[in-house]
Amino acid sequence: MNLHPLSQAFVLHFGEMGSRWGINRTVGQIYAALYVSREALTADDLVDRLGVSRSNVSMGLKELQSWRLARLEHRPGDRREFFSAPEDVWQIFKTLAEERQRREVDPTLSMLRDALLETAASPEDAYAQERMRRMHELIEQITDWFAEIRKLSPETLQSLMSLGGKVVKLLELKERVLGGRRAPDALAANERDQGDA
Amino acid sequence: MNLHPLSQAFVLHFGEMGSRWGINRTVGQIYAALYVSREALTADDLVDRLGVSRSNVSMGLKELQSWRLARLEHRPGDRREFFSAPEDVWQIFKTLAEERQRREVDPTLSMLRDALLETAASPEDAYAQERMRRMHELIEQITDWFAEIRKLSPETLQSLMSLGGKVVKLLELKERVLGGRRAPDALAANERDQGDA
DNA sequence: CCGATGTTTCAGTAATTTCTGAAACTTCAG
DNA sequence: CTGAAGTTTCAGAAATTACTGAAACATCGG
Repeated sequence: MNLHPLSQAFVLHFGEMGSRWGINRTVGQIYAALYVSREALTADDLVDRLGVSRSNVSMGLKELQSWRLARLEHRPGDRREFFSAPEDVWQIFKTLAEERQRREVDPTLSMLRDALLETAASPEDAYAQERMRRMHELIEQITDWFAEIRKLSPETLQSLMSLGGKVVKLLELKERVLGGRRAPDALAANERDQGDA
Repeated sequence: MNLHPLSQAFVLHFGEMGSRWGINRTVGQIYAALYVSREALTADDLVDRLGVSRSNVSMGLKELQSWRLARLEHRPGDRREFFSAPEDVWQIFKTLAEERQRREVDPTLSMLRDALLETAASPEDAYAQERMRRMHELIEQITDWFAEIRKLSPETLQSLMSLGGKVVKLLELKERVLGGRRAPDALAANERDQGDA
């Protein structure tokens, strides 16, 4: 491994994290190396910096491209392929969320829907189905919401986030101004365990 | 594997998902089996249902307990240990988020902070540091917000979620009512790429 | 078309992770 | 104390996943 010492810890850490996330070590390291590099890098640069084989880098780059976390660029007059990581950290976050949604959440929802269509043949089955229904409901709600959130501009998102838990106040405000036309109990319920944060 | 057919697909699916998430197959299956079971189960029940070795189940249950996703119960007059998954799906979601935060996000933030304290010895290092600063900022913002969100009661959370992207309207409302004391540009910026969803 | 430069594929090997069965340990009733 | 019922540990086997080097493939300038 042949990296500036400051980046080395970062790259190694991402390698470890990769392992934990079902992404392999090398892929994590390649991503990290691209992320901290000012210039786009060639596969050979990565071989040099990470000390892994050329073919391993090639596979890793392919994987990262499928996640849209590495971009291929060409330079005029140079036949080599250069790779870089997207700049905008918010964009990276959104991309990751979208890909995980597509690869993991959607298939899970689909499996759950199939199970819910079956006819329960016993009380045990009925219970299992009820549990699956709850899980389906939760996942669907969270992911729908996330999809909405992802559409917001980074600026809007930021003002929403810096609002933090105070968003509750905003919900109360809404109730007051618009006359509580929807789900008024929700806010009352909140008072119980929220207090005046 | 000796499961009601309706649960079988669910359990197998969770096994697969487990693999992708760095949790092992058996652990995923054990969790799924507990989740859909009306009764708490003994380790031997799980051996029977999943068709894996007793010791494997024992390890898996230990792992799940460390994630607070399986609870140990005792029944009076029975020396065996019974295991069950928490009922409340929201609670499960929060628990998972908390544990991942503790095990993965916190160490990452700490690594980033350390790197940011180093003195950059070259322009490359300075650039790497700047990138790390951005990542640190993003992660911190998201996790702080998440921590706030987790504090809300399920009811409040639900009314917030069913609001979806319309939360933007609420932010606008706030600006109007309170006189736009904070970050008024954020909302204007949003109009550009949001339209009137 | 040729050779130079660069990329991808893939079969075999290495490393890691998961799983098992046997043994050790624990707890309790009699 | 003894043995029955239950649980945990752990060394090695099995399975999976990651990595490599060599060969095949692709693209381009001349």
